[in-house]
Amino acid sequence: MKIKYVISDDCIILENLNPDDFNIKDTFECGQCFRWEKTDRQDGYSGIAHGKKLIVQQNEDYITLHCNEKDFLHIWQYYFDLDTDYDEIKERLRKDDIMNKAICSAPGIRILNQELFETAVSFITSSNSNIKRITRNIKDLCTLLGQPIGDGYYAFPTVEALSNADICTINQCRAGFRCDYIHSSANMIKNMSDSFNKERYIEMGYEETKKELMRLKGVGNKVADCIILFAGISSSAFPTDVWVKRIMQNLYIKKEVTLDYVSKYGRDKFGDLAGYAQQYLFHYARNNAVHK
DNA sequence: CTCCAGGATAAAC
DNA sequence: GTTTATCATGGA
Repeated sequence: MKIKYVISDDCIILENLNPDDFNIKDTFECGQCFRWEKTDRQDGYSGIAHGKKLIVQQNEDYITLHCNEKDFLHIWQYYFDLDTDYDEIKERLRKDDIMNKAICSAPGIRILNQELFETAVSFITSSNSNIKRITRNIKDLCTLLGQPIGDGYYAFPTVEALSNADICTINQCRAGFRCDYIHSSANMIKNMSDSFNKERYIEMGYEETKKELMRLKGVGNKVADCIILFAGISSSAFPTDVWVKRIMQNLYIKKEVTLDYVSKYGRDKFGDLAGYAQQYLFHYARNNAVHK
């Protein structure tokens, strides 16, 4: 389905779009991003990307983006993955009964195309943590070292800001041992100069990109897959954490296996749609109390 | 009090 | 190459 938009006063309206096509709550709260929070008004979220604040509201059959057309075309259209046909993706994934149920639990999830550096730092911060705490750590990091953009909002810190920062300052985001990872990775990325680049990684493909990302401090198998998927480098990544491992073991593999096994299994089974499948399964597992 | 959280790392085997 | 203890913090 092609998403239509119209320009209104100070906003863009995504028309004929119900929550089964794009559910902002499920999209913002499924653990792929950490910079969106509910506004005081109902069904609204505010968030920051590319140094811009945006307010999004969802109604029965349309979504309102409070931005001008220029920012919509340059930033948000790509950010919200609006040119990707999710009907086709879901159709292709519904082939088995398990995926069908997983998709039905959150059909309106979209995978955001987030900024590369922010995604890398965010998922370095995620290791052995939980979504609520990661969100708090990232918010504190932005307040400490990000550019203020008005109304108490802050842009995500630049590579320079994080690499030049004193480790004591970074520690104030309370991410614990991960603060050292953030600092060293920011330094490594600064030294990589232009080669830490999304377009280059898209060109390089999954395997090579993953190898390179895993040289960063705090980036192992799972975090690398998250960066590749959630920064929009490749949808063939299948980030495998404890939740995905549990649900894959219970519903598909039917025995206890290793994380590496599940990761490869998912990539083989779902191919270029592995990343989408993973998100539906992750949401399904977390909301249906999949036992260990 | 202990256990665990969208894991990664270095050290030991 | 494959296991294991450790890492900082906060919530249950």
